Amino acid sequence: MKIATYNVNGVNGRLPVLLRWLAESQPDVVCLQELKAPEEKFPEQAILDAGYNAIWHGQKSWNGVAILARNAELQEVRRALPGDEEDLHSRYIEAIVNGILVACLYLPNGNPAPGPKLDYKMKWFERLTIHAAELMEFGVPVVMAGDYNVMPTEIDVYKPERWVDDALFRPEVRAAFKTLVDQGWTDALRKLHPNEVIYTFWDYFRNAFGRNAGLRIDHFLLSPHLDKRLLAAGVDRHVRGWEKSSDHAPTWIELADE
DNA sequence: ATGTCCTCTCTTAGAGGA
Repeated sequence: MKIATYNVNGVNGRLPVLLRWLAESQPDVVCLQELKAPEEKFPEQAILDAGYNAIWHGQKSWNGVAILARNAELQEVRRALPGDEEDLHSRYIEAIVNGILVACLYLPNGNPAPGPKLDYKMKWFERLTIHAAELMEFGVPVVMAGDYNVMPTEIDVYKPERWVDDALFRPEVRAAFKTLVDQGWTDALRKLHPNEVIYTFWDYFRNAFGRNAGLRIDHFLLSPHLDKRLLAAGVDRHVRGWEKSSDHAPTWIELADE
């Protein structure tokens, strides 16, 4: 089973690219982030026509997450991260697909930092960490996939020294990611490619893709059940080079059948 | 500060976010 995560940066503006990639890559499950569309503007029919069932949590202008499944039912579990009723950002959705609990998340960016946006990011991280511990205790296979807006280590940034004050790379943000992973999660791409430079995002500015000035911020965290089933992982880097591409590239894992 | 791209509006230019 192939599971992918893709920050599309506008699901409607990106629809031709998304459909082209779905047809080419044929993932079984897809987590999308940054729909940038309200609930009623999600392109459900086009996704259905491409062969995918979908659930989504939209929001006008910003955020928005969705889970797609090919030839499978999606059983929605929740569409918000627990812990703050006042948080109205659409950044989290969770479903059971093919016996796996799939959590699709879009962690806050946090810039400019320091400031209220970084505070919100850190609080969101704490809520995610609390919820992740509960998911781990359920004993079902879990994958938490999405745009974490964190480069976990120096190898995940083209120029680490330039990013130390940025909300995606500040020490406390990296520490929060490590605290989460240390619950027993597997960073799937890093496990299979321990020393390789892997990026999932290249800024639109200054020809970042052409210069390979990238960041690794889209991640798969696997529960121990799924760690044992992990066969392959990678980034569909070429998609970033397509006309009208997102600033992120689709990232994927392949799991063995049980 | 800037670069680019997306979405929305007090809309065809500018603001906010990333």
